[in-house]
Formats: sequence, C-alpha cells, structure tokens
Amino acid sequence: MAATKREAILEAALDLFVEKGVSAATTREIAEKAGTAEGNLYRHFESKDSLARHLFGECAGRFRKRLVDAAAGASSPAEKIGALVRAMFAFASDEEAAFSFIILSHHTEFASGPIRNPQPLPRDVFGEVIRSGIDRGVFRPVDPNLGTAWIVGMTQRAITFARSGRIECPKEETVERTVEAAIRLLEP
Amino acid sequence: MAATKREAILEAALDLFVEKGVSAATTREIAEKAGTAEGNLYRHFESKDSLARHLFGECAGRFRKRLVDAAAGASSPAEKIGALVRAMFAFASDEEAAFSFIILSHHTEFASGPIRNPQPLPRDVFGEVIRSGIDRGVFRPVDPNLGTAWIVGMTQRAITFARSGRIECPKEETVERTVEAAIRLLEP
Amino acid sequence: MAATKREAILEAALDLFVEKGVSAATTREIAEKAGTAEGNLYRHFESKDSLARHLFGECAGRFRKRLVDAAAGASSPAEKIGALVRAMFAFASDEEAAFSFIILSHHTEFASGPIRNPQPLPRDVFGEVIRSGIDRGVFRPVDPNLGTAWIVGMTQRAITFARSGRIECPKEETVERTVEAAIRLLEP
Amino acid sequence: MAATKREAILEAALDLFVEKGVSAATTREIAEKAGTAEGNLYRHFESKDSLARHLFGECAGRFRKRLVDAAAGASSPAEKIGALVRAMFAFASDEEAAFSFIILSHHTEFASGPIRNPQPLPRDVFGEVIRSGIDRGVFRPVDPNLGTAWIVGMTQRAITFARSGRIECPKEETVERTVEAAIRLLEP
DNA sequence: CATGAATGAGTTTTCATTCAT
DNA sequence: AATGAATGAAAACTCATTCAT
Repeated sequence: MAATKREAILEAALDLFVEKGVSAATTREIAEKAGTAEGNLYRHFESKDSLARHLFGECAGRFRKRLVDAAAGASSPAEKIGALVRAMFAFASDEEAAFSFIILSHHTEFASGPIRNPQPLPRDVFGEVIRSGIDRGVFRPVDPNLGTAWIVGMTQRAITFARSGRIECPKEETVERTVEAAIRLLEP
Repeated sequence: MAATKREAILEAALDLFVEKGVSAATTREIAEKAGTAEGNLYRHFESKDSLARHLFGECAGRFRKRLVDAAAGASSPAEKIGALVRAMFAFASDEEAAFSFIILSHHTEFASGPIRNPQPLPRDVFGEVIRSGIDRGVFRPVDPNLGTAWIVGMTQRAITFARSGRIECPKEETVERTVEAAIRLLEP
Repeated sequence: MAATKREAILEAALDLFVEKGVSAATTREIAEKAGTAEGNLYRHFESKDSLARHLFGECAGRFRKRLVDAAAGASSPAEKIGALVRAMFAFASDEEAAFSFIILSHHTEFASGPIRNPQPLPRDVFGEVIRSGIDRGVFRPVDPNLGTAWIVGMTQRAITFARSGRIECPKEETVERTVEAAIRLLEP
Repeated sequence: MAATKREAILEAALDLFVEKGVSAATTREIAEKAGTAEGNLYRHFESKDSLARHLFGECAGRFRKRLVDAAAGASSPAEKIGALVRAMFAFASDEEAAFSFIILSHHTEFASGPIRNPQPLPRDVFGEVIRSGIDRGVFRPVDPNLGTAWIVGMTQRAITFARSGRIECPKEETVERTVEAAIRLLEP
C-alpha cells in the first residue's frame, strides 16, 4: 500500500487515468480509490490537471531512470540498444500503469496546454546511444531522432500487441526478437 | 466546406476530439464550430459517444481503404510493404485529424466500453501481406502480428516525430528511409 | 412577476444579495427563488460575480435616471437639491432592494476587484447641481464633491434610520426636514 | 506587531474582513496572515462568525470610547458636536480598518443573525448630545435620532470620499468644514 | 498551546441531453 | 429540419471545523 495519503492519491489517480483517461476519471473516484476525502486531493495538488501533470513527471522520471541505468550497464552501442529495448519491456511489465500513462500522455493533451519539457525525456536516452554508435562507425548513418522513433515505436507497439494477446509466441521470445530487430535497423 | 450539416458536425467533432480528447470536447463547442445549434447534434447522432464511434468507424474505414488500395497496386510482398508504409505517411498528411483520431482511439476508451471490431481494421492488411511474404519465402519467419506491430509502430512514431519537427531530414527522405527500414525488418 | 427567466434571476439575486450579502447568497437559493434550474444561471451570466456586477450596473442606472429626471423637473439649484433628496427617499421606498444593493456595493468589493465606473454614477448628478449653484452665487463655495458627500451621506443615513424604525416622526416629515437640512448646508 | 497570537489573529481577521467581507475571507487566509495554524483559530474563538462578532464588539467599543472621551472634553453642546465629528475623522485615520469594519457591519449581517446590541453603540453618544442641546435651547428641535443620522451620515461619507481621493481640499480643511456644517444643521 | 492534514458537507460550475417553438 | 433556452445530474473545487500528534 501507499505510505502516505499523497502517494495513495497518486497511485489511485494513475490507475484511473489509465483506465478511463484523465478527463473521464473523476476526482470522486480518485478519492474513493485512495481511501480519502475528495477535498483532501486539493491539499496535495492544485487541481486534477496539476495532479495529472505531476504524475506524468513522476512516471516519465522513473521510466527514464530505468533506461539510463540499462544503457549504463552495457558497453557497445548495439548492446546498449538491446538493453534499452529490454528495459522498455521490463518497465512496461513492472509498472504497467505508469507505462500506459506515459504513452497515453503523448496523445491527450492536458487541460492547460501541452506538457513542456521540464526534464529530459525517456526518449532522449535513445538518441544519445544512436549518435555515439554512428560516430564509432558501428551503426549506419541515420537521423538519430528518426532512429529513436523507429525503435521506440516498434517496441511500444510490440508491447501493446503482446499485452492484448495478439502475439502468440512466448513473451521471452517477443522481447528477444524485438531486440534483434531493433539492432538490425541500425546495422550498416 | 462541408456539404451537409451532418458532415459539418463530423468535421468539427473530429478536429475537437483530436485537439482535446473525446470527453473534454463539449457538444457546445462542436455545435458552434459546425455552425449549428447544439440540439441539432441529436437529430443526426444518438449521443456524443455515438458520434465518436461513428467517426472512428469512418476514419478507420477510409484509412483501411487507402491501405488496401496501396497493397493492391504493388506486386511483390516487399513492394506491398513499401506501398503500405508510404500510404500511412500519405494518409497522415492528407487527413491529419483522421489519422490522429485513429491513433488516439487506441488509447482512450469511449464512454460505453472499448470499440468492438465491427469491420476489419487497418492493421489486418499488414498481417496478410507479411503472411504471404513468409509463405513465398521472401520474408523471414516472424509472427505476422509481431511484424505488424513493428512496422505500424515504427511508422506511426516516425510520422509523429516528423510532424512535431523533431526530424531534420526532408520529409521525402524520412518516408523512403522508413520504407527501407520496414523491409529490412522482414528480409531473411 | 418577471417577464423572462433572465429577469426572474436578476430579481431573485437582488433580494438575496441584499438579504445576506453577495458571497453568502448561494446560486442554489437564487435559482430556486427564480423558479429555474441552477445551471440556467450560467446561460445568462458568466458567474455569480458577473451577475452581481451586472445587477449593480442596472440598479445604479435606474437610480441615476431617477435623480436626473428629478433634477430636470426643478428650476433653481435649491429646488433641484430638494428634488434630488426627495428622489432618493422615493427610490429607496419604491425599489427598496435596489437601493440597499447600491449602498451595500460601496462596502463590499466583488470577487474580481472593485467596480470600475463603466457609466456615470448617481452621485455625479449632485456634483453638477452644486457646482452650478455655486457659479450662480446661490450656494456658498464648497468643494462640490464634499457637498455631495454631505448630502448623500445624511440622506442615506436618514433613510436607513427611518427604515429601521429609529426615527419617530412621520415619514413625510422626515423627508421634508432632510430636504430643508440639505439646502441649509449649501446656503451662503 | 501583535503581542499575542490571539491579537495577531484579530488583526489579520480585521484586515481581511474589511478587504473582502466576512464571508469571503477564509480561515486559511486569516491563519496565514496571522502567522499561525488554521486549527489554532479555534483555540481562541469558537467559530469564524464568533471571531467576527468579537471583532465588531472590540472595534465598536474602541470607537465609542473615542467619542465619549471627545464629548467629555468639550463643554457646550456645539463644541461637543464639533469634538465628535473630529473624533470620527481621527478614529477613521488612526484605525482605518476598525472604522471600515464598523461601517461594513451595518450592511452585512453575520452568519448567525443580526448583531444584537450587547453594549451602547457609538451613535448613542450623538443622540445624547443633541438631546441636551435641544433641552438647553441652543439647538433647534429635531428628532435626535434624525439629527444623529444626518451628522453621522454626512461625516462618514466625507471620510469615505476623502479616503478615495475624491475631495481636493486638504484634509484639515475637510474636517473643519464638516464640523462647521454639522453644527449648522442643528443651529436654531 | 500549537500544528496542519484530514474531513465532508457545501459551493460554484459544467455539460449532455431534452423540448417547446 | 433547426433552434437555443432549459434542465438536472454530476462534475470540480472550497472551506469551516476537527483531531491526532
């Protein structure tokens, strides 16, 4: 369970935002699920929108940390890419709701305008690894942002498809084949 | 402009749903943007939710038609894959809002539960092409759904990144490099 | 009764604002008293505060009209002052709530800051009459605004005292003695 | 600064009640401005309403004392009236918020009904002076309450106008002219 | 005495939907 | 078909008051 009421609110909100979307999730439901009074939400967060933004920041931060750690634990650029893709699968599995919320947030703007990057985003990690691989000549030259789009996009969709049961092969294999496919995209 | 009021409503709703999400777009805004009275929405559609579902069906149908036509116009499986990726880019560019709405609909459920497949979905087209390529031995063996996930995911993200200006190379090149990358994923 | 719902809302709000103050009167009470749904308030006015401001404008306008008409109907400055004082008593008696609301509004700021003069205020009428009396030599020289303060203040208080039953002499006499006292203040 | 927390609360509440009205000032704001915790308000006062009533009692008491002292320091009725008017100006200037709060309280009822006179009110002082002046034949016969209404009303308005910068002549002169005008009202 | 998180009943406001015209 | 005022249920948000620490 959550250590503090504040955390309980964040957890409840995360689940509900993912389940029904930010604007369809009501403060009443969030409070109820968090085991607190509705008004108490507003002691901890300015508004529902601010709660959503805060949550996005937290989730993106946790995700990014996982990616950074994964990349740090591998040596060659190709191994780093593999580690990143595996880390995406692992994060999506360990923190299902957080992962979904990050994806969701790309498609639904919050009430008070789009999210301004207050911190480096998860995807930046990919760009750096690709760039360094190209510099060392082990990856073919591609716009690092385009490479990021490819790998992040294919991995995210593979995760989503796997989750919804559309892919028949065992999960372990899905991960490894996706890792191999991602590296294939960058090989000279 | 829209030929009929009904079309005007569909157009206005599409724009607003994409801009702020289905539940955050109000019927009042939709009516205003469509240049009609709020109550008139209910002469054409049962409810806001039904309007959204109808819209999804229309957009997905148009998208699927583009993909089917594209695949039909190419002969080899590899050419078909290339044609499909190009068609995704083209559709995203011609029907910006429709494309965004399709993507968005994957992440936000409508009020009355998830969308039930009333018709074949765009992604099914990819699966069939991949399957036939594998059968003919020109693609390596992969779960066709996994292959679909990869290609649809990478292409969609490339489109999104390109739209938001994060990719520097010219649009034409982004398309062709993505086509080539998609085929690379399936080559033996 | 009120001809339209909008007027019914204005009337109900006026009574309640005077009775309990703007911030203590609730939109629910207002709607109930106006015989309409709470939400309908917001079709006619942006917010409770905007309703209060609008009401102030209306009441002040009606009051001012009464004063202007009264002054126009008298010839000499002293008669004009007498007519103005009598008009204040008459307005307070005919439109009890409106008069009270004007007074109240001087002491309680609306939520969104003080009222900016969007139109000439009732008190301006006094200033002009006093100024012209001084110019013609029938009034002694005083700052016209100070003279206005005196007469408006004494009259308003006399009305309030009379209303609350603190003054024993008959109403008619209260009015005439106040008229005479006001003129006395300005005589050379 | 305030010597005790209790006084700090009273001071903060007074300022806020005057600024936005009793019901619009929140306990949170009051506590914050007083530099204490919200809950602490309830150690010193039963409720917000009780705090407001207490404050009214205090302010009215201080005001009354100033008036009583002023009247006591003058000998003839006319001099007493002059002293009273000067004392009103002085009090309004020394204790700006307290004066405003007294005025405000005439127009806005507290939550639990109107203020019951628990003590003689400031205005009573005027009544007595006027009565005694009439008895001694130095004032013309008027209902003493009506006379009070005139003088209190004109003085209060003069103060309000002067405060808001609408009167051009120097403050000292405003006071003396108002004193002279008040006496004029009562002269035979 | 002091704190400030927590409460819950209340408030203002919103909005999909209906309906008389 | 079209309108837009009206509805009412539910939303977000507020705030006086309580209470464990």
